[in-house]
Amino acid sequence: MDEVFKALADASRRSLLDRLHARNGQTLNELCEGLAMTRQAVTKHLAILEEANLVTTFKHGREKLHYLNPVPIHQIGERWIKKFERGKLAALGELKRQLEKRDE
Amino acid sequence: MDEVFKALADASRRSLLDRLHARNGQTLNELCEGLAMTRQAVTKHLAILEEANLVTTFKHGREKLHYLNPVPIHQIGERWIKKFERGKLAALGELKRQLEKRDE
DNA sequence: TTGACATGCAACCATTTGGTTGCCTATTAT
DNA sequence: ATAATAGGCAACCAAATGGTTGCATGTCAA
Repeated sequence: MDEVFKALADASRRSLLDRLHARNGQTLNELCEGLAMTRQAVTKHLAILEEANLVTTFKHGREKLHYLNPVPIHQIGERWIKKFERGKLAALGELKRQLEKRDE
Repeated sequence: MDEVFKALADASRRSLLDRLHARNGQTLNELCEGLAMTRQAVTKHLAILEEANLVTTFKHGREKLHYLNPVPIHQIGERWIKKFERGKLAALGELKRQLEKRDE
């Protein structure tokens, strides 16, 4: 779980996921196109995404194809975000109450 | 948005949010209790959470009270996680197809 | 078979991060 | 008034991060 959060903490990596979400199964070179980064930097980002299981790769000849794995993102939603969804209104209420108290 | 992801990338900070989720409005010292960290380290983490608007604070005498702001977490769910929810099944299908192709 | 192409590996670098220690300030309680 | 309590500030440090360059390897096409 920690690896997933860490992987998602970088805007470049999130944009790589966006690109794969737009078109799945891209090669490394395709994913590099238009990015202000060297291929090696992208490789490192993809390795981190792969480590976090957000991306799975397959070798096809000399190409490496990258596929999005949506499961960890889904789990963050289920196991983490939803926990804070419960009690959200209560928390907002307490916040509002404190803001009003401040103005007394 | 980037600040929120970055803030959530650290396990200590997520556990601070957990603690506030369990009991809202705690002081700095309360939040420090039982943590294997100096008070100053916790202060820094809370500053990052505050910067990302995940926590809002109020001064009450010499104490600083910390309140959870659930809005940014909710937004990550709405604006980010849900985007990948759409197309999740398609992505899983492609993944499965590639895994099977590999065994040919 | 040889050159071009796709990717991998490793060393290196600057900056950021997560933590520390030491000291200062402000508020409360005795 | 003064001591104890709650928190703030700043300098410092080691390790992690995000990036680079240079070179090596594996695969495809002419």
